[in-house]
Amino acid sequence: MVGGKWKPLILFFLGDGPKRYGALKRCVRGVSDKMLIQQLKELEAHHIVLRTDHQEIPPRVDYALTPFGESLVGALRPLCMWGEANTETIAEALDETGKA
Amino acid sequence: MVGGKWKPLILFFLGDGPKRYGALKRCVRGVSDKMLIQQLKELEAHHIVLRTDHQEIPPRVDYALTPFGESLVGALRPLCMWGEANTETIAEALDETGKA
DNA sequence: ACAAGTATGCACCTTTTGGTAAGTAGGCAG
DNA sequence: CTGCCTACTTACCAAAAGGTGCATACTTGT
Repeated sequence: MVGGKWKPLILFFLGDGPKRYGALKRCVRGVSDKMLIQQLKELEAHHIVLRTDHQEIPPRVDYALTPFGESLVGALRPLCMWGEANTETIAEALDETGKA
Repeated sequence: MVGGKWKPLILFFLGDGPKRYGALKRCVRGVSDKMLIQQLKELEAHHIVLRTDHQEIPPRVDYALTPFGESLVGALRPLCMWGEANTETIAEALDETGKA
């Protein structure tokens, strides 16, 4: 449910508050429209995020975590912290394989 | 580094002690030889597991977590517990998409 | 002699994932 | 009237992940 290249990032940024599509896209650098929407649809289908379409023009859509989603993000946080605490070791490890 | 279908499982089982290849294969049900070895090689290259080949015949090889690997497993544990605590909700969520 | 078990390698193929580029709708500034 | 803004869709393509099956070298049980 949280696999793939973008879902963890999306979840991370939604972790500190609801965001609209454009804002999310600016947070998750490098993501394409297709990927962002695709991942959001999956997260929505899994009841992890809630999509709110304010029937407006120009279009305006908000994405927020559901309670279920928040519990997931909570469970993910230690892993995130581990990543931050080990960026160097991780970079080294990945280098050796990626370049050799 | 922990992505993919099998790495989390392998890490989980190595979490409670070193295991030899065959034992690991029996734990991680459904994994094929190719996948298991492939994933183990990657984990080894990333210094997450330690491979010990006791030059014996018949072949005998042990796999154990390195300290780095153990810290990773620790960071992964909350996610694992989240999974166990929400099996039902997760199953439902996956059903809706998987079958519809 | 033959089957079974050990850890691993290799070729081939399918499925999944990620990425690029274009196009949709309606309103608003020029 | 033109072009740009929003969120989103579509078609197409490349890369990675996963899976199946066969092969290796050597030993032990039958």
